[in-house]
Amino acid sequence: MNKKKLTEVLCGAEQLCRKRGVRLTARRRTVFELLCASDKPLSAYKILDRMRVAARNPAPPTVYRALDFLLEQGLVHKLESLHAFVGCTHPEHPHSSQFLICGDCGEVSEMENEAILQSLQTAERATGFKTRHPVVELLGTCAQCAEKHQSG
Amino acid sequence: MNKKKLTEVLCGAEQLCRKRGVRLTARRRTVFELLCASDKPLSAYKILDRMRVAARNPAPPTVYRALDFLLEQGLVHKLESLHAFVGCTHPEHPHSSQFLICGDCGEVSEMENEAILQSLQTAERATGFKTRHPVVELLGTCAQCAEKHQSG
DNA sequence: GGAAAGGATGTTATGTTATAACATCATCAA
DNA sequence: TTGATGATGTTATAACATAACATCCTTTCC
Ligand SMILES: [Zn+2]
Ligand SMILES: [Zn+2]
Ligand SMILES: [Zn+2]
Ligand SMILES: [Zn+2]
Repeated sequence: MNKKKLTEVLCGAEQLCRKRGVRLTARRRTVFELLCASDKPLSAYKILDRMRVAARNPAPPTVYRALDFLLEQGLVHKLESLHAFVGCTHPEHPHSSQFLICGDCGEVSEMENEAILQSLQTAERATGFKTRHPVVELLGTCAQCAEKHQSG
Repeated sequence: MNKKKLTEVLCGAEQLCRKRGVRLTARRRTVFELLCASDKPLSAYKILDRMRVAARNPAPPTVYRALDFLLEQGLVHKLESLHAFVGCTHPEHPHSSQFLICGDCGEVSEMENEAILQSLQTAERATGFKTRHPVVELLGTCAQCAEKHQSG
C-alpha cells in the first residue's frame, strides 16, 4: 500500500471509531498502521518486533489487546491457517470475507464473494446451524506465481 | 462412535494403508484410534495426555509425526480455528470438506457440500488462483444448542 | 480543581501449540 | 550381513497466546 492510500485508510479508521464512540488510541493505531503498511500478513510477534523499533519494549499483551480491539471493530482480520493478521481493505461495513493465500510469495488477497456466502448459507439452512463467524481460507498458488512456475 | 463402528473404521484404515503401500504403525494407529473414539476434536497435547495412559512418556514429536502421516493419508483433518484434529468419517477417497463447529457443545460435523466447492472453484477461476487446500470452518451454534437456547 | 469510575496500558509470569536437531531402532532388500 | 530407508526416541527450543495484577490516563460529575 502506498503512502497516500495508507493515510486515507488511517483517516477512515479514525472517523469510523469516532462515529462508533470507541477509541483508536496510539497503540491501536500503530498496530493497525503496521498491518496496513505491510504487503504480507504479520504475526502478533512480528508486529511486536516492529513496535520495538519505535516504542520501548512492549510485551505480547500490548499487541494482542490492540489486535482484539481491531478485530472487534472489523479493521483487521485473522488468518487462522497462518496465525497471522491482515488489515482490512474495506472496514466501513461489517462483512464476511474469504482469503486467497499464496504459499509461494506469501501474498494474501481478501475477497467478498456473494456466491460463496450464498452457498454457505444454503448449507446452514439445510443443517440448522447458525454461523457466527465463517472461516474461508484457500491455500495455494496465486496467478503470478503459477505463471512463473510454468515459464520457469 | 460406538465400538463396532470404531473397529470397522480402524479396519478400513488398515486396508487403505496396505493398499497404498504405507505403514499404519502402532503409534499412528493409536493416534487415529484416539481421534476416532473421541466425540470432540482433540489437540495434539490432549492426544499426548491420553497416550501417556498406555505408553510410557511420549514426547510432542511422536504425536505430531503421527498426525502428519494421518493428515497426508487423509485419515484425519486439522481444524485450523481450534488447533485441533478430528478423525475423518470417509477417508476412502481424497476430498475437501467443510466443518460446522459448535461453540456451545464443542461438537464438529464434517460435510462435503458440492455447491460450496463449486462456488469456491468459480472464484478461483475468476482470479487465476490454484487452491491446494481449502479451509472452510463455520464457527457458530449447532441446531440442538440453538434450540436449547430458545426453550431455555 | 478534585474525586471517583471506567477504560487502557504496563509488567511479570505462565500456558499452549509446534518444530529443530540429532540419536537410535526397526524393516526390508540385495 | 550389510546398507538403505523409514520410523521413533529424546532433548531442547521456537512460536503463539493469555492470566493476573499494578498503574496510569481520561472522562464525568461535583
Ligand atoms: Zn475485510
Ligand atoms: Zn504468489
Ligand atoms: Zn474427511
Ligand atoms: Zn452445539
